[in-house]
Amino acid sequence: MTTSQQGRRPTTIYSVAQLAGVSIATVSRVLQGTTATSPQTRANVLRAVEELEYVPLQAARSLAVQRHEAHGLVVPDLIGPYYSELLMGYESAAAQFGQSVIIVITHQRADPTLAVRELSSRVDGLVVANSTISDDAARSISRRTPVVLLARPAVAGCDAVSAENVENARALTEHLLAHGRRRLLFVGDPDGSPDVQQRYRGFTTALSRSNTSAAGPPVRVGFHERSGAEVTAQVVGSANRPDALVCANDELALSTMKALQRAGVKVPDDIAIVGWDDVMTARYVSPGLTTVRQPLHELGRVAAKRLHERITGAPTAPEPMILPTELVLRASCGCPETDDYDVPWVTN
Amino acid sequence: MTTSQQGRRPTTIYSVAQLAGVSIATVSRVLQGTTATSPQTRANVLRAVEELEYVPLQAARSLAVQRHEAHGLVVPDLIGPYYSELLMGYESAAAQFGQSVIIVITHQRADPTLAVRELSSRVDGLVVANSTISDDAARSISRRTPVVLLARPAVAGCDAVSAENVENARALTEHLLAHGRRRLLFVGDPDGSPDVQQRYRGFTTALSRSNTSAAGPPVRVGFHERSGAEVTAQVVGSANRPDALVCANDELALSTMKALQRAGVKVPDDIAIVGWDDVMTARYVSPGLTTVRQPLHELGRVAAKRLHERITGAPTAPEPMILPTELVLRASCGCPETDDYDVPWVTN
DNA sequence: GGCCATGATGTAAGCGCTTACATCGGAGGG
DNA sequence: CCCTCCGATGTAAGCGCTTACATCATGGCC
Repeated sequence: MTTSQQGRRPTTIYSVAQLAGVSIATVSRVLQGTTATSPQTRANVLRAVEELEYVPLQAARSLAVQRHEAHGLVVPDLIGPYYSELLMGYESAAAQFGQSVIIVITHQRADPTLAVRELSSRVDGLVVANSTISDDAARSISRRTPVVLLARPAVAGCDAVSAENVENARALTEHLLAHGRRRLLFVGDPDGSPDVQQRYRGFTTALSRSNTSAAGPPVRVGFHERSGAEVTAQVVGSANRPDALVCANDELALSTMKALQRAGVKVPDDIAIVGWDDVMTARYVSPGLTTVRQPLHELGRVAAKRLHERITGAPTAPEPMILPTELVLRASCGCPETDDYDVPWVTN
Repeated sequence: MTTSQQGRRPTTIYSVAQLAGVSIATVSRVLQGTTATSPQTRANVLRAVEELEYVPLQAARSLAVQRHEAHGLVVPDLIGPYYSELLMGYESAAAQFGQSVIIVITHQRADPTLAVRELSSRVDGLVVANSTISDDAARSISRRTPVVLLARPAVAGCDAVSAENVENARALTEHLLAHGRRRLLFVGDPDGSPDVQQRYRGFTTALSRSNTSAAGPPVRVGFHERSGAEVTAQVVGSANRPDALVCANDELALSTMKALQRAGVKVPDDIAIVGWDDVMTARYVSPGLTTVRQPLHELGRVAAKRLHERITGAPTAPEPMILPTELVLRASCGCPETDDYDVPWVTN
């Protein structure tokens, strides 16, 4: 098919120009469509491009135009649906803007800050999620490169987008109170991440508004499934046994629920449980897990959009953007069991 | 902190050289560590680098060294844990090789092939997963850029890594036969992806070896959760009702299981169900889902390694690499219910 | 003490593009 | 019919690095 195949990467703009019998400038112009070219020339060039399967070397182009046409995305991990869905939304939006996505996963990295700094030398801007690098590092990088913060508090010089947390935590807690629960316990470490902190804030707000006090201090455990057993041990043995658990995410809620059931505790009769994220398992377990659905796909999309606006200098609302979330009521909170097969956005 | 902040991106190798009182060549040498430099000079340069927070522009470097220091990864989507875990393994290995990873998600792309072609102009090589671009496209790109195929049959000129499928499908099927099941049905479309095709092959092999015939032709439905209802309708109404369902993945198995249970069918007593992937939900539902665990993290890791070997010209085994999988027996196949909290690799 | 090897550093070319500017060949108007 | 102007194309500079090669000082050696 291809005729020439001699040296390594033989197809440069020069080969195309030569084959088409024009100068490299003309080839560039045809490909960029920036300047008018005669139909004849254009056809010749395109034929040569086709023939040689020419694709402009991005590095050379970047250097010339002073732009990378790439967005960075920095996330802690890809465990569970959270960042995966986010990434899908992000990549999809970035693609529409003609931007490639370079991803950095900080979990298990020796030096996340260094990795992000290096990343910044190959992108036009980046989105930095929760629990990856410090505010200081983010601020420092944002002096050179546009930075959008994701699901974390705003920092001077950076844009920010996140999902609503405080209000839905309050609503969720009030829902439990409405079910008659009075000994509520928060499960998760508020100091572990801004998300959890905000959720805890909503939790305490709801309690204080109803003049109720928590059944105890927050149970400070990690986000992972193994925490369930730990929580159960603590809860079951407690003097003032709670009648409702507000867990910082679904993995925590689900593993706790399973461990409790195994210990003979009835959910929701003895203890109600709620979580965050609406993972797949939440609609498969029995009772179904009441949780909060976050617009992850949209969040990624919006982050990409804001970043692009920042980069291109398009007008952007300066204030942080906060996307609304959705309460998903299932049976674990005491609501009647529903038959929902309301699979989120997967259908898109 | 930084003194100069005039034009945009003012810190080039020139500014550093000037501040350190040396030539740009020396700066480069200090940073690359390629040639010996006097301790004095080195110190001066490093101080200037620090002072200016200098990071070499990757595009310029790429152009000069003729290398991008980046790997591409092309996946269909990030729904479910499959590609997410894969990506984590991949990114982690790539990082160890000092490579950035640029991700392209083809699902919902207008022109996946074009996207991959463009990608190839900014990476040193790429890994292409199942169900993304055609073999022809892969072959064409592999003429210029090293390509590693993931979970798909080898193509001339490309390396390939995948997880074992045929044998474990056979083992899984034989396990159901050992439980006394005789009317087995395969759920999933063998023509939809090579994975499913191989699993179906293992399924039929096991049946023919035991002189059993399937309870019907494969139920050709999509991979998603909505298919469960469809499968159930077909299965429940069938004359020769199957007593075991081999589903092409867990989402399919789980949604089918739920729909069946809702229709009053007992699992596994009336119908046994098994799947592939060992998603989180599989160990939360009741009965626990018997499934096949794939070494996703390792798969990503190996793919990155092979690609890197290809790129750097390191010696590589030429034959496709096939990683072993693991049968996870839970109760949905008829085995006694276990209390496994054997969470895969998440702990890493 | 002069010569050469040696190590440190500077000089400049070149990586493959884009694009401002120069050039050139008509078409159109006086 | 000549001049002007404009559209199409070529020329060349420059993007920020790396690196082969030249240069220069120094110390060891005879």
